[in-house]
Amino acid sequence: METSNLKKAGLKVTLPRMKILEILENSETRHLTAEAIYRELLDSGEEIGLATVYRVLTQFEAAGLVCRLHLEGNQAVFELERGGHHDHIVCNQCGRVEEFFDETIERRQREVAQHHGFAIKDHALVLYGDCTDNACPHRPA
Amino acid sequence: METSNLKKAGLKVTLPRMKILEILENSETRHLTAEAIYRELLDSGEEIGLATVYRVLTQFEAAGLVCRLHLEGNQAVFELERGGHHDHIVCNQCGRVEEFFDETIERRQREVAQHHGFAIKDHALVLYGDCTDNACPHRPA
DNA sequence: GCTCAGATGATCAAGATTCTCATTTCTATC
DNA sequence: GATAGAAATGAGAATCTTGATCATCTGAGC
Repeated sequence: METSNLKKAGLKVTLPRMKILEILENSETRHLTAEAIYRELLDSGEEIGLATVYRVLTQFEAAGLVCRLHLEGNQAVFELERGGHHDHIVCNQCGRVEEFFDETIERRQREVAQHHGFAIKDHALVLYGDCTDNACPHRPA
Repeated sequence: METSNLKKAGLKVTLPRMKILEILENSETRHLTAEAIYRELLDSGEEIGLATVYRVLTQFEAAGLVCRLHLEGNQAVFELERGGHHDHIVCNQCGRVEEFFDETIERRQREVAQHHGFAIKDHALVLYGDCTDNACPHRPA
């Protein structure tokens, strides 16, 4: 199970790390702030400090276990790295986050970067809009 | 000159606002943090507070005179709005910022959003890479 | 020049994240 | 298992960016 991921990343297997990994794995939304993870830990009776949550998430990011996203707002959100790269669409109204991957966009990005003399290493793409999902509490009537 | 922009935006023409606009217009880099603008003001002998810089930049943004960008790092950067929308490429090594616009990417974004049931309103796209510009102090030898 | 709404500056405050350091917990070893 | 050493943790302080407060000042119209 997931302890192997920790070991592979050169991280000692500790209770806080396992609990945080567990929360990331079982979360509905898949995109959690450090604060949200901290609250879930408290709710489940764990005595884990907020500083540890930030520390562990930063280590997980360095180890490639999670991605850190900067959506609008001042808090970063973290998501478990589950294979492929993808970008995000965020609903301005309800905050729901969806993932997508588009090969055309990826390719054009590489081409554009090359044109400008850049060796592209990474990119951040977030679309913002109003979702028309029935679940969105703010959808137009 | 630029005082007309201020008036058009419903903002009183004051010394701090004119000085800040001037710095944005004359800057080499075109992408400045609030802190950087503040330092330039101090260097040129103006007694303008940091709070005013933030306040004025926020007003300029609301008036459409400047754009606020969240690149990597925790400080927002501001750039003068000079007509068209564009996205950015940032050099991981020297921090240089270049602008680009690609209609293919823009179009695919709208299509992808539509597929997911979103009415797209805005987007943030930043490419990160290593620039091969001769001016980049970190370019490979 | 005078008045007053609006703007400014100094300071304080808030929110997110990191740092410090004493204490605790893993892991390897006996 | 017990133990030692290294690494991890927790609590709170610290930092950094940005926004809020409020008394004072300034610009636009008369």
